[in-house]
Formats: sequence, structure tokens, C-alpha cells
Amino acid sequence: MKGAGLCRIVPGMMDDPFDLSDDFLPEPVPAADRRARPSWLDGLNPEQLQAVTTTEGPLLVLSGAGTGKTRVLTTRLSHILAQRLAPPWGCLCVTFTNRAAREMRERVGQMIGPVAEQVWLGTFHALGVRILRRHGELVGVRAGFTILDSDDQNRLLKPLVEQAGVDLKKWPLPALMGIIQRWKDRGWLPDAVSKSEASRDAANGRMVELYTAYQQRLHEVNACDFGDLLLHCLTLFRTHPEVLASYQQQFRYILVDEYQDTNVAQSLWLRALALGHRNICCVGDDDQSIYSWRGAEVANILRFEHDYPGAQIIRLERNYRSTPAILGAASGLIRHNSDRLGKDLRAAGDAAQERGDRVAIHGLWDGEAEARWVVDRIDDQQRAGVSLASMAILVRAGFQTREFEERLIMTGTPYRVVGGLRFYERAEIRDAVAYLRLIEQPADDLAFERVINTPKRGLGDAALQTIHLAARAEGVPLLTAARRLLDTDEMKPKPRKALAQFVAMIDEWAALRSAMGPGELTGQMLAESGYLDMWKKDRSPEAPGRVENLQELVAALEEFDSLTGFLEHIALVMENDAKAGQGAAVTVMTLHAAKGLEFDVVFLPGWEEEVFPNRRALDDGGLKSLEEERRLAYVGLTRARKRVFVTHAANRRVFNQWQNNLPSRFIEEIPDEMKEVSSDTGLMAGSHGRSESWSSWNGQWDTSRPPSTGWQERKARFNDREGLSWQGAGKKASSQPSLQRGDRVVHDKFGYGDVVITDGDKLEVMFDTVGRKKVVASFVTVVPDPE
DNA sequence: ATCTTGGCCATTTTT
DNA sequence: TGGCCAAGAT
Repeated sequence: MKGAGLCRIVPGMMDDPFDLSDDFLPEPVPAADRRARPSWLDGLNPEQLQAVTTTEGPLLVLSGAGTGKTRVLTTRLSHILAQRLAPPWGCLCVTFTNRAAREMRERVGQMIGPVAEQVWLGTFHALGVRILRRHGELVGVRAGFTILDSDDQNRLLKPLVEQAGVDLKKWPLPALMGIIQRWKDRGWLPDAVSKSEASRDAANGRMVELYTAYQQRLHEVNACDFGDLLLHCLTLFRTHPEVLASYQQQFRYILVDEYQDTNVAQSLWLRALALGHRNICCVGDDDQSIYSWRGAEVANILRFEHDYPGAQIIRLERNYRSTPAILGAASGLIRHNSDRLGKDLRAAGDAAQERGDRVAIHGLWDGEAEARWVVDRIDDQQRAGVSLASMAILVRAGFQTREFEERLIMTGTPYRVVGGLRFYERAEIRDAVAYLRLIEQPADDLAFERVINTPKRGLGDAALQTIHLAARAEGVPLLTAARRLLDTDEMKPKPRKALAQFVAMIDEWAALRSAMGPGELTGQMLAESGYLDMWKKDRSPEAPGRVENLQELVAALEEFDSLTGFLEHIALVMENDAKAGQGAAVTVMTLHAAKGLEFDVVFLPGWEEEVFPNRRALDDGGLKSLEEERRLAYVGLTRARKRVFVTHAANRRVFNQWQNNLPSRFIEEIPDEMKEVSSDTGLMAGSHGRSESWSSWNGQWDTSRPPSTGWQERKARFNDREGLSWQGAGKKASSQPSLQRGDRVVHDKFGYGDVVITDGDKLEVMFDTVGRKKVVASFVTVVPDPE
């Protein structure tokens, strides 16, 4: 009986949730087979051990940075499975990022084998999709629904805002979208938006109206945004208690990572599911809560005991990652926050053996000097035997990566930027995916709009307008309206013929869907639609790369056995692995992206007032935001195992203006005995011969000064000093050695390359990364041959 | 219908 | 500084 139940219920086959009666419980491991202390528990410290083995009842694990949080989670899951306390599909394991989900799956797989595949493990959003794929119809989400990214969301909302007569200048789309998302984060549907909610007043007081219309449109095109993936689940749980009950019964154990980053909707989602067996284990660190701007509520962690009466709490405070000096610096800093549960990190294990180098704080003149200094230190470290892969530059905001990239390119240091454009955010991929979406989901108006005239088919604004009108009049999707228009003479013959062809192609591919795999189908689609040809004919420098990306897309699709599965994957988890460089490279990324990672050596640039703590954050959040910024600083410091370099620049060019900033207050907050402060600003002036322009300089740049006398000159001088000439600045081009075919050159934008053709001052260069380009000779610098 | 120009705006963090 | 959108030219 029990065995039969086990066989029948396999993930993907559980079409009827009512099947999940008591008989799904696994065979318990006979007492004789249970070892007193299974080997996977070896090497855990007492607190970790307790966190792993306290399987029954609600448990909150407060886990400071570097205390083995991931290890606890993976071991706990393995322990539950290995002891047969539940079958794999009886475990729900929620992470915050796809990366964390992947890692956990791998590690658990290594510990206990392939059964790990069957655990319900993923991000909140991915798990929400999984539930909605099965039960979405009950709450108005039809099969094959589309998941929208932020770009799609804006395009959906825009016409609604215009119709409502709201000025887009005054109320920028992203701001309005943000308000809707914050409401969704709190689990509010339009009629649940609280009357006292301040952001109701946005968009001339029509915000709720817009939200309602937006949800209506989502329903019409059968799409969900990220928030909906949870919100619809909550509605499902509320309106269909029998469905909820089946999940409650199924999930005997629930594990949650990064609990401090959950929002209200997520915590409600968890609580609904956990109310069955009440075996929920949440791991988190209130000191690392850095996503409140996105709706995360530290309150969730603070009120855990209230939400789950009788909860146990375990603190993990032994840090195995960082030296005592780094931990001291981090602890000293975070002590300035008032709103915390309070933990004391102690160095333990190997890291505790020596005190370690103090945190180096270094002041520089400007952002460029800072980048140069940082990259010089990277060189030093590398020479001292630290591998590039174990170093990272962590910045506050994405745009700050640029100056470091430029410098790293110049010096030829391999690097990778995490979190740039994702693969699926590239235009060509989005176009191709839009075709696929339209095949999969004919109601997807956003996809229709995107591809109707891509490549050009002579169906421009006028034609689209006609289709829109027809669609609105009849209340049908654009593709349906287009089809009906073909039977009338409302369109001129030319566009009509083009439209007929377009519709016929879509129909043809849709018919082929069952006959061939998604990879093959996509290949055919790209060829027949003319989309691939469009890029092949394109002479612009990036076109070949786009063709390659499309080929890569087809290859990726081969891995899937259904289009549906692929579309879900691409919306939720497709990552930028296209240029995930092989070989060692310095990592450049934002502090947010660095959470959960660790490096031997960490560089933390831009520690200045206004930049970090970030002015805008402070403006709209006051003290609460300051504390979040401080937590961000704490996250940065605690990423390092051995060494931290903090830098600050006196001057920074922001837009077109020079702005001078004071060192960040966070620097002062690091205890003196944990830091070592130095500054370059005096030294640079003295070390540079002609110092008059330096010594008379008052620390501020006159923005009205023509660039040639200030900025460019300084730039040239800096580069001269290092033996690199900067031809772009002046007449020094004569000193440029004549270039010839085969010369190795470096360009400040395109990086390294080999000269292919010379023609006076014009060159054609084959660049290593961006391919063949025409450039002016004065913009490249010859690189001495290393051989 | 597509290409070009000029004015405007902006930079926080992301599943 | 540059990237984006809206309005003009061919």
C-alpha cells in the first residue's frame, strides 16, 4: 500500500493533488539501520549540529556572515532525506537567488545522490510558477501563461497611464511600476490597498485605478509579472483551501534561505504552506538585510517567534571565513546600528590563527586615480601569489564598475563583471523569444507588437494602429484581430498581404510545435521569419555577435523538451553565462550581488558621503536607510577572508560636473585598531615634478574650465608617468611610433587587438573581444610584444 | 517608412 | 558624458 503510493506520486505526475493522502509518507528507516551519528554530521560545531538535527517544529537560525549557513542548510536537507524523514518531494526548499538554488542542489546531490533532483527546490518565483502551472486555472491564470520582465511590464502599463491622462513626465513609468510592485510585495491586490497608503496619491490620485487596469491587462494577455507569481498563489490558497491543504500535507519539511530578505507576500506564502506540519526552518541574518527597497521586511525575522509560536532559535556566531582584524572592523561598524537582534561574531577555525592585516583605508584625488590604485594593488597581490579569481571589487552601484573596467582593460587584467546585461535581455534574444511566446501564447500582445515589424515587413505604425483599434473594438488579442482584418478590406493591399504572410507563418510554426523539438522549431522560425537574415545582412559591428547569440539560443533550446519549459526557464533563470570567462579573472560587481560570496582579497571603492552611504537612499528613507547602507558596508567587509582595501576619492565626476565628497562616515565607524589609514593626495603632488598646478589646487575643479587645461592634461600626465602615452589629448601624435600590420595595440574602449590594415592615420584592428573594427590610429596605444 | 537631429534626462540596489 | 525619446527630413 505504502509502496504503491510512493510509485504513483512522482513529481510531474501529480496531476491530482487529492492523491496526496496519508499514504505518501515514506518508509521510516528501521532503527537498526540508523547509525548513532551519521558521517555527514562530522565536522559540524555544536550549534550547527543542533540546527541540522532539530528537524521538528519551527526553527530560526540566526546565522552571521561566514558561519556556515549554506553548510547547515544543505546538511539539514541531506539529513532529512537520508534519514527518510520525508520523501524528496515532501521537502520544500526556498532560496533567494537562482545561484543559491543551483549550489544547494549540487551540494545536496553530492551528499546523497540523485534523489536531490526531486526536492522542491528553487526561488520563491520559480516555485510559485510551478504551483501556478498546475493550479493557475483556478485563479484565472491560463495554461502557458507568460512571465513578464520589467521591460514588458512598462510597455503594458504605458498605454494605461496615457489613457488615464496622467502625465508621463511627471510620473515616470518606473516609479509607477515600483509602487505597484511594492503593493504586490505586501500581498495587496488593488482593492486591498490600504486607505491610508500614501502612494495612493501618486498619478494624480489614480494609482489604484491604474493598478486595477494593469491587472486587467495582465489577465487579458495571460501574463504574470514577478509579483503575481506569489500573489496568485496567495489567492489560490485563500480561495481553494483543498489545494492548500494538499500542499500543506505534501511539504513535511520547509527550509528557507536568506529569510531576512523575504517580503510580506513571501512570508504569507511560506506561512500558508508551513501551517500543515509546522516544520519550517528559516535561516537568516538581520545584519545582512539589504533589500528593503524591494519590499523585504526585516520585521519578518524579528517576528518569527510571533508567527510561529514555540519556535526555537539557534545562533551561529563562529565565523570561519575572515581574520580577527576583518571581523573586528565589521563588528565595530555594524554596532552603530540600533535595530538589530545582536550577534557577536567570533573568529574560529583557521581564520582565527592570526590577527591578520588591518583594513587598509586609502584616500585618492579622483575616481580615475582610485581605479588605478586599486588595479595596482591587484597587481601586487597577484605577484604575492593571490589568484585573480579570489579577488573582487565590490561597488555600491552598477555604474561604478565602468572606471574599473576601463583600467582593467588598459592593463590587460582579466576580469568579469557580474550582473551586467543578461543573456535574455539582449535585443536579439528578446525578439526571438517574442516569436516563441507568440507561438506558444497567441494572446501575448506584447510579443505581437515586438515582432510584427521585425524584421521590416512594411507593417508600421499605421498598420499596428488599425489592428489595435480592431482588437479593442472586439475585445480580442492583437493576433486574433489581425486574422479577422484579413477577411475585410480595411487595410491597403500591401500591408494586408504582408500581414497575411505573417499570420500564416505563426500558424505554421504553431502547428509544427508538436512535430519537432523546440530547438529545431526555433531554427526554422529564425530562418523563415527572415529574422536571422536581418542580422546576417547587417553590417554593423555588433551584428555577428548577435547571430552568434541566436545560435547559442537554438543550442540552449535543444536542452528542453518543450517550448513551455524553455520559456519559463528563460524568464526566471536564464543567466549571463555567455561570457562567463574561463580562467582566472577579477570579479567586479555590486555589493548586493556579492552577498553570499567570499574572496581572499576584497576592494571596496567609493566610500564617500553621498556615494556610500548613498544620498538618494538617505533622502527617501532617513535613518532606516542609513542603517541599511551600513549593513551593505558590513556585507562588503565580511566578504573578505584575508584582506580588505577601502578607498575614497576626494573628487568625482558625476555627469558632467565635478563633485567633491568627504570620506564616508563608515570609515570612522571602523575601530581605529582595525584599520590603517593613508592618503595619496599629498604624495601625488610632491612626487610629480611640476607641482605648481597641484600645490595651488584647492581641491575643487572648476567645471567651467575647458577640458583641455584640466582634465585631459591631468589624464595625459598620469599616463605619461606610467610610460603609456595618451595620444587622444593633443599634438603628441607625432611621437606615435608608426604602426604596421601585426602590431599589438590597446584601445581604451575595445581592449587589445592586432593591427590588420594601416591606411594613414586610419587602422583596421582585429580586437580580441569585439572583433574587427576601424579606428583612428591616435586612439590606440602600441603594446610591447611580451615575447 | 526609415534615418537623422536635437533636446532632455539621468544613476541604487534585482527575483 | 551618453543614452533615449520625440519631432523633423528624405
